[in-house]
Order: sequence, then structure tokens, then C-alpha cells
Amino acid sequence: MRHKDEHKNESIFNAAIQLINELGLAETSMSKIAKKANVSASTIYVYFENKEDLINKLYLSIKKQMSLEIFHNFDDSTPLQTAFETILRKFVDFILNNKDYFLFIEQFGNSPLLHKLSRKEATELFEPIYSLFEKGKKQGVFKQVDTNLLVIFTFNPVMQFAKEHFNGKSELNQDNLKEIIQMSWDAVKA
Amino acid sequence: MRHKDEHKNESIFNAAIQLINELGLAETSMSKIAKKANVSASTIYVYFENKEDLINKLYLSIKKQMSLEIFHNFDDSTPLQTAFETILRKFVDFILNNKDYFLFIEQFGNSPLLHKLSRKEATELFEPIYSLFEKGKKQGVFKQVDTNLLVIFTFNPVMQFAKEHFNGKSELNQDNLKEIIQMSWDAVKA
Amino acid sequence: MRHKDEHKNESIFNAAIQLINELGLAETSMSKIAKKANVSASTIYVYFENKEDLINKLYLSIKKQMSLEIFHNFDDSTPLQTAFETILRKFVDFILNNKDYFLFIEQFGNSPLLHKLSRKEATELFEPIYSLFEKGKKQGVFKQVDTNLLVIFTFNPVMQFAKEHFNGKSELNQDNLKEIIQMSWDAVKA
Amino acid sequence: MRHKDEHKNESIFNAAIQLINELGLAETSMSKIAKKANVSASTIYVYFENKEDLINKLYLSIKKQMSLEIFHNFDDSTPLQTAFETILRKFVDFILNNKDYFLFIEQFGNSPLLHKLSRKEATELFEPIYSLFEKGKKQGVFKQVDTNLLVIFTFNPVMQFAKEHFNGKSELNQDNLKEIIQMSWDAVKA
DNA sequence: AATGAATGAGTGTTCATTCAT
DNA sequence: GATGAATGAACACTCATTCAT
Repeated sequence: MRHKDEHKNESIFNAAIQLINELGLAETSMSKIAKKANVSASTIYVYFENKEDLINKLYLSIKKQMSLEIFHNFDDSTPLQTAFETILRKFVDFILNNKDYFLFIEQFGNSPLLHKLSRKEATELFEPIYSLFEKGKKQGVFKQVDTNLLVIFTFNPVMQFAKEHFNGKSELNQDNLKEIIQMSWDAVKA
Repeated sequence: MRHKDEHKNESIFNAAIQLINELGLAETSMSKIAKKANVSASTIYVYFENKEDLINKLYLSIKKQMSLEIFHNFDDSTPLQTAFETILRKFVDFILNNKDYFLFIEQFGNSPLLHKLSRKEATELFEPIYSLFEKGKKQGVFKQVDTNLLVIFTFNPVMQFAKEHFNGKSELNQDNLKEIIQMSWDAVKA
Repeated sequence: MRHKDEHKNESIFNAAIQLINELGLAETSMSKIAKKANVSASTIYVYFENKEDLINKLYLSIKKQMSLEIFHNFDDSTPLQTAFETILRKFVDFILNNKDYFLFIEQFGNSPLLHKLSRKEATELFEPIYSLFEKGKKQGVFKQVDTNLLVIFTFNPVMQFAKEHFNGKSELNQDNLKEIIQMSWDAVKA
Repeated sequence: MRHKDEHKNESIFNAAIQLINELGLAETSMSKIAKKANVSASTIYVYFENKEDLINKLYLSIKKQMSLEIFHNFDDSTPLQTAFETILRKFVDFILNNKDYFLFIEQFGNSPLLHKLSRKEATELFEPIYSLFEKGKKQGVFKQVDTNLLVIFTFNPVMQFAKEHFNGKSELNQDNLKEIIQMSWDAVKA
């Protein structure tokens, strides 16, 4: 058999991400991905079952990398507010360093193409965050509300602001990051 | 006399919204819209330039209606925190009473199909909100941060929670609406 | 709207029959049919739902024409043996005058693409033949066996021979047609 | 030493027959055959030149086995009518005991994929039958007609009835087999 | 104004086959 | 001998859009 080119998988992934961010999911066809990745369209089907499979695998792969970076050195014994800030900063670092990944995740997160299974798997990767908030609620540090609300107020605004940053509508820098963290903290703290 | 116009226009709009929420934007074709609206596909081109035009006009029309409902009876002299709460409540009312509109707006808001022009026009419809926050900042009621941040912390979390509500992941009711308003207020208040 | 070209339907039918006889059903693609019929491939879908629909309609149309020719002037009061011979001769006439139709029917008759419904509809067109044999059985003219067997011994051998005739393996002419009719008669008569 | 050869060859054959009867010739691809036979698609090309070659060899192999079974113990000195009946019964036995083989032969026998060469080779395997009828014609036992006609009236009706039997439309049992043999005999006997 | 007919360009996917190992 | 990787060509079908009426 021929030697498997380990980069091919990756170049298909990269082509897909770039095109989806550029044209949108609907306009990103397999043949366009193939052309950009410099492979034949049928070659994609050697690596992935179909378009859905390709994009779901891409999604999970990015979510996994994101989780790895965010929870790198995560220490359960860190004081809550410090942990809150650390994670939020790492999250923003990831977003700013991986614009393509972030925009893809955002766009695809609500798509019907995303399998229930993938969504669940992706959610599980961020389980430590839910634990953190549960612990904080028990300690009376956070408001006694639905944990989903705590998560939303922590991550959603900064994500929206990052989108506007990439749009050129606003600018996300160290100064207003500090403000954002404060605002999120004010929202969730008891 | 062209008394049929508005009727057809409307039924095309309705068909489009329903299909987009049901199938997603990518799977909603002109011919499917035409079939659902009981007109010929070519008739759509009497009313709209092309697909992009149709969807942009749909977007603007919904945004306009939303703005009308939210700012109905809006009084510039109302105390800030009351105004803040009133608008947020009206916003949530609109979402809950117009699930289809809301989900369409959400789905389409980030699409590359949305003209820059339409996006800007839509933003302008919500100008009173920006004024409100500017005023509040001057009075020292709100944090001295980018107004966009104030807007984001006010509307984004509840929108996200509404999406989860419609997904079945959470439930948005009067109890946690109160909590949400409080959290947003804590985030933005000085 | 544009004027509908009444010949287009027909030219698609003709192209399909010719190609199926030439290349076989499996190798006859919609695009080949389109090319031969001098229309765009997508035009076929204006006239037919899909490939299956096209071929089923083609099948039924031919079977109908065949039935019309065979039972033209069919008289219920004709003596049985005369009726038997007349119908068999008309059947062979149709085959010899419509080689393409016959070969198509033969090839497609066993295909999984043929709907149950079409098969049933096609069978019903030849109902008079079943009646004829039932009547003959009651009168003791035919053997007291499954009517399907009578039908098979009447029509199947001549069809097989016609195929070999078109293959060049044998020759079907007035002389051996007489022999065939005699052989079939010997097989079915009491 | 290549002791695996025949095993693989055989499992490819079996996979092909099953798939062709299940899905039809058109829907049976090399990769599906490979998957069912538990070999790589490219392995098939070690044993066969291409798809056409595979199926032609399969056809010939089945025809050969059929011929072997039918003419097993065939005795040239048997009285004609006994020989006629014996062969017809063995033929039906083969069909009923090898449904898959029979249906494959039927389906493929008329396909343009079948080489002229294979068709001729297959015919030659049944040469003893032609001799039988020639002899019978000389003895005045059979009608003085084209030998092909005698062969057709002998084998074709029962084959058609067997097809309907497998379809569920009729039932082929010892009773009507006797009738069929009688009908065929009436057709061919002088 | 309204629409059936028509189409070129495109879709995702499978195909039989070849090649390097 | 055996096979995973790779591909150009083809598949059935849908698309947004135009045109003649």
C-alpha cells in the first residue's frame, strides 16, 4: 500500500475551516475544500465518511484542543476567583490566537449538521467549569441560580465581544479584558 | 390597483421563516419557499431581486417589528433602572411570543449572506438603547466601559438562555427572568 | 410562460428506449438520455420526478400501446382457437414492428426499478387474456391447470424466440410462426 | 504454494452472487463485493481482470456446475421420452436447490455485460440437449421444427414459472411440475 | 402581475481501477 | 499475494435564475 500522508488529514481540516469562515457553511462544498487542500474530492472520502462526518470531527478536534489549552495546569485547589479569572483569560487567549477555530466553532455550534453526540462530547470536555460553578455555589461565592446561567454570563459576553473585535466593530485588548472579567464576575458573584 | 401584492409578499415571508427554522438556511431553497407559499418560484422574483435580497428584507422587516414592540411607549424620562428593566422584559416578551422570528434572526445574524448595509440599518433601529446607556454612563449609573459592552451584557445572556429554553436545555420563566435581569444589572451598573 | 414543446416528452422517451436497448439499463444515465434527446439534463426533471419515474412511465406507456394494438377489434364471441391464434399473431406483429419497445419491456420487466404498482397496472391491461383462458378452461378446451401456466406456454416461447430472432441466432418468419402457434396450442389444449 | 487462492476466489464469487440477487447487477459494486467477501477491493483485481471478467467467470462457473448436475449419469441409450423427463426434472431440481444461482443466471443472461464468448461457451455446455432433440427429430418423435424451438418449449416455460414461484406469484410443486412436463411434451412431440 | 418551461452550474457521493508498498 | 491510498470520471439530482407568454 501507499504510504499514508499524515498531513493530508490536516490540510483537509485547514481548508475546511478557512472556507467555512470565508464563505459560510452553506457555501462550502466538498469540491471547494478539495481544491483548497490540493486533493481530489474523492480523496476526502478516504478520510471521512461524508461532509457531516468531516465537519463533526473537525468540530470535536478543535473543542478538544481548546479544552486542553484552557485546562492546562488547572489546579483544583486554586481560590475560586483566581480560577475564574485564569480560565477566562486562557479562554480569551485561545480565541485571540485561533481566530479561525473560534469563528468556526461559533458558526457551527448552532448548525443542524452538528450531531447530538458531538455536541454532548464537546460539552463534556468542559465539565471542570460546571464543577467549578457548582462548588462556588455551595460555598456561597456565586449566586444561587441555574448553573447554565453562571456559565452563560461568564463566557457569552466575551465571545460576543470577540466576534465584534474580529468584525472590526470593537477592539478587545488587555484593558477592556480586565473590564469584561470584572463585569462577568459582578454578574455571577453572590 | 395591486391589492394582491401584500398578501403574496407576506406569504412568501412566512414560508421562508418557517422553512429556515425547520431546515436551516442552507437547506431552504427558493423552490421550497415557493411551494410552501403556494406561488410559482418565478413569482418570487417579481417581489425580490434574488434570494439574498429576499432574506435581507425579511431580516430587516423582523428587526423593525421587534424595535417597534420594544420601544412602544418608551419614555425618555423614566428612571434608568426602570427603563433598563422594562426594555429587557419587553425584549424577552418579544422573543417568547415570536419564537420563529427570534430563531431566524439568531441564525441569520451571523451569516455572510447578511449585507453590511442591512446589518447597519438593523443596528440603527436600536439606537435608543445606545442613547440610554450613554446617558447612564454620564450619570455615573453604569460602568465607564465601551457602550457595546454594556449592550452585550444586557441582551446577550438572555438571548443565549432563550435559545437553550427553545432547545429544551433550560426553562425561561418569570422566576429566572428576574434573576437574569439582576445579573445583567450587576454586570453593567457602576 | 413558455410554450410547452409537446415533442420533448416524446424525444426523451425515445432517447431512453434506444439507450437502454443499446447499453442496458444500468449504463443508461440521465445525462446520456438528455444528450441524445437534445435537452439539458435538468429539463428531464421538468417532465419526470426522477429516473425511476421516467422509466416506469415509459414502461406503462408502451404496455398500454401494446395492449391497444393486441386487443384492437377483439371480439368476445370469436371461437376460442381463432381468438387464441389472432391474439398471438397480433402479439408477434407488435413485437416485430416495435423491436425497441419489445426489448425494453423484456429488459425492464424484471428490474427492481419497476414499481409494484406499475407492474400491477401493466398486468391489468392484459386482463382479457386471463378471461379468455378462464372461459376456455370452463369449456374444457384448455387443460385444467393454473391459468398462469396457460399464459406462460402461450406467450413465453414466442417471446424467447423473438429475442433470438433479434439476436440473429434464429429467424422468426410466417412459416415458423405457424409452427410456434401450433406448439403453444398443443401445450395448452386439453 | 498458493493454498489461499481458491478460498478467496470462492468467497468473492459467493459475495457477488448474493449481492447481485439482493441488490441487482447495477447496484452491486466492486467495493461492496470486497466488503462482503472480507477482502480489499484491490485484491479482487489479483484474481480477475475487471468487473466484467469477474461476472463472466462467475456465469460460466455456474453454468458449468448446472450442466454437470443435469447430465450426471446421463445415458445416451435411455428411451427419448424418459430422457426428456429426467433432464427436465433434474433441471428443475437444480433451480429449486440453487435459487441464487438460477436468479443470477436469469438476471445476467440478458445483460449486455455478458461476453458473446461466454454466451457461446455456456451454450456448448448444453450440447447434449441439442443432440437429444436432433436424434428425436430423426426418429420422428419430435416435431420437424427448428431445434431451438424444441429447446425453448422444453425449458423456457418452466423457468418462467420458477421465477414466479420465487416471486411468490405461483407455487411450483410436484403436482404442477408433472403438468408442466406434460405441456412441454405436448408442445414438442410430433 | 404571474408563471410554467428551461437550463448551466453546481451538489455530495460512489465508481472501477491503479499504484506503491 | 495482498492491500490501503488515491483519483478522474461519472452519477442522480437540485439550485437560483431567466425567459417567453
